Amino acid sequence: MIHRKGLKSTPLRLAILELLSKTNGPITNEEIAKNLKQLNFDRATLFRSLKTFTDLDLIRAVDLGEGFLRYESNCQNHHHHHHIICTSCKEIAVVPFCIPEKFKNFLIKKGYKNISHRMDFSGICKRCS
Amino acid sequence: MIHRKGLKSTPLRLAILELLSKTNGPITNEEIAKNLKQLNFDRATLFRSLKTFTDLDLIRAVDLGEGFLRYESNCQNHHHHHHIICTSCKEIAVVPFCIPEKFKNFLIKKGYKNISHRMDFSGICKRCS
DNA sequence: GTTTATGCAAATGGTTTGCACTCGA
DNA sequence: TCGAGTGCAAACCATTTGCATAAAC
Repeated sequence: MIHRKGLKSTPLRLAILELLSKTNGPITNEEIAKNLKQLNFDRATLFRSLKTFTDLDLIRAVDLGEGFLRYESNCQNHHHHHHIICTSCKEIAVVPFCIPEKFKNFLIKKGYKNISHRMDFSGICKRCS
Repeated sequence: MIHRKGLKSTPLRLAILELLSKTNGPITNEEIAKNLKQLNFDRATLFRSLKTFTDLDLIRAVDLGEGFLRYESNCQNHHHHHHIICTSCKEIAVVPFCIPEKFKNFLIKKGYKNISHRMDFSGICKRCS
């Protein structure tokens, strides 16, 4: 719920969250705008909403090195995970593994706190090769 | 050597490669420009050179999620590695591990070819915490 | 009635491009 | 000489910001 986070509920915000929750895979600002164009909102507002949601961990920003961010739901059943993107058709799939615990432990021993990581893959998918 | 790759040798290009090879850690376009400002070159040329070198694997582009790329040498003794950046002081350190082989193997079995990966860490370093 | 969200337009910042000129081989 | 490299200025593109208005609570 949006109010839980101290945000006001607006048609656009609800629509963004609903779209993301029913979409599988991270989508771009552009794709969101296209999908919700009937709401006639300004692009700046979309950026602001996505930023707000990201900061509050309602959604997650995904950087696959494309030069722009993608966004995906961060709710209940959508837990931490990583992606692989096909360099040819740009299809994105979830990857079923995460970095080994020992990596993080190593960094903790080195004195790092609040460690987070990013990991993503790219390659040519089965269909494209 | 630059000629090996079919490139012409120019003062700027030589200076960029020399700077990168004697710098430890990935540096930004900006830092390179500042360091070589006595050569009085145009920023577009620097971008072009960095792109050219990256495409030819003479140097490597490093994306640490800062909103811009960094570049580092990719020669002989500088082999594939990953980084951790301190979210406070932005200091960057090399991380002495890479993803497990089985990750790549899994993706190969899924039909992916030419797989590459990116992995980086962030956290608060010892000194900052 | 306040506070927060939005629209609009302009600015930002990293990066790219077109084109004429220059220089390395 | 001739093609590759460069400078300059303008374009690009994702994103951000200032400010006045509008909507949520």
